[in-house]
Amino acid sequence: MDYTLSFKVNEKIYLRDPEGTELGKKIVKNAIDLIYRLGFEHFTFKKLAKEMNTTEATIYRYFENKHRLLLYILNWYWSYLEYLVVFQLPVLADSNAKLIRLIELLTHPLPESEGLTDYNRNFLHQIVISESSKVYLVKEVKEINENAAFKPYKDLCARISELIQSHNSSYKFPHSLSSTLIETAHSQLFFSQHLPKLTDAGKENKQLFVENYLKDLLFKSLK
Amino acid sequence: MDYTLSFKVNEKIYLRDPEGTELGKKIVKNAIDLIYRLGFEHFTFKKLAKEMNTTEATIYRYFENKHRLLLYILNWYWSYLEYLVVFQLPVLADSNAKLIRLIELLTHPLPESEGLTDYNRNFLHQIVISESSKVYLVKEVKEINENAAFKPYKDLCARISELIQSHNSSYKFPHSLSSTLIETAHSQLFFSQHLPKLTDAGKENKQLFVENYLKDLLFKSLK
DNA sequence: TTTGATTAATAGTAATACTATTATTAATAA
DNA sequence: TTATTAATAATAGTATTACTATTAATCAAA
Repeated sequence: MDYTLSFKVNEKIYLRDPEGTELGKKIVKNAIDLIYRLGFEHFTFKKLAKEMNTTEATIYRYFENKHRLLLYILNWYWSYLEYLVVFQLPVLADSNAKLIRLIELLTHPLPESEGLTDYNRNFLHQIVISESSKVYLVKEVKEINENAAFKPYKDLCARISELIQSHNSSYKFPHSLSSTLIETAHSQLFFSQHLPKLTDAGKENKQLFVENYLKDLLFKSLK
Repeated sequence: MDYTLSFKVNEKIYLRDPEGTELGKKIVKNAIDLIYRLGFEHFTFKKLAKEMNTTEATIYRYFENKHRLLLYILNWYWSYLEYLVVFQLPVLADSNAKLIRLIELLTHPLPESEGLTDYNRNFLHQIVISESSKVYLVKEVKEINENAAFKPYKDLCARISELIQSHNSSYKFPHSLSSTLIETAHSQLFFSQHLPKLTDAGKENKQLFVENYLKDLLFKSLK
């Protein structure tokens, strides 16, 4: 079977669709590697251009600025996650199993999937953990939001809400609990890696620790 | 009664103690106003200098860079919060009342306190909500942490852990729940203000909504 | 084979982050 | 009082970053 899977990222985020050309895909792929290596603050289009033997101006023809490029990467991630929630979770037996699998998805790099652009999954997950909040924690959040640039995040949140409500229909905060699960997965993974005193994680398997913590948090909230 | 209350912020964060001079205090006060107005990304020492009729170089003699200045402001905030937890909460009747008051403290601007530098409390709280994660979500987190620059956050977290453990001594994740409460207070306040679909907040009183949500989350976790 | 359109590279500018040096003021000693 | 030293602030820079206008090269259609 030969097919490709791709996510339409809102076109207001880019100037030219990076999925549409080889160069575009190369920009995104190299950006993921470089943002992972340098961190978003030290990442520049000049460095990215040098890395892939092209010029700054070339990258500016795809993305208005580095913030938009990060937003593009995260929208790709959120869209993929929603896809997994919609097409992978329904086969599971019950809402318990679905919610447990959801927590696994949030705390681990995206699973491999055939026919999908080969971005580095581990780097992408680390970027989500360390950089994702920087796309909305900005003064321009209102204008960005008006361009529907956070729709994939909101859609994902709405899907998780549905899972939560089908597990316990009387729970009062399904959307807030969804965004809390997502954000807490990131912050607890970051803290357990870099500021472990802010967590109860031990030396070993931090992903497993965060998984167990989130399960406790989620199922107690829904009991 | 005449007294002053001041918090020793770790000296590795600044080059010259801003609490030590009028100019230093003026820098911090004006920085809080300007970071609130412009957001951290658009905030520069040049703009701050212009705002207070001095020069860039003058500010550089107090802080190495704008990141350190933000770190200073947040350490001041965390230290003050810990002070309130240590000296205000113990008078309350039981652990229930203490935890409820804690959530109020997290979701509202700092209360006025005599003898304390008159930074704008509302601006400071908005900075905590929108900018605080930017001080640790950076590549340099390891070196910054080695200078004990996150000690006030860790101390606060440890105090809240104690409250949690005295409420339910068998709870397995007291530190993680503490940092989750702090971070979730910020993210849910931000979302309810700017991306309400990620929450279940209505049009009215967002602070009250976040308060109720956090109470539900906390007390169900500890039941 | 010419024209028009797309794409990329060159060569800039303005703003930002930061620093070395000089000027000014204040404090202390002769 | 005056000279010396120390503390502080301002001037005038530089390197980097973020971004853009213009030119050059390539490709496709007429």
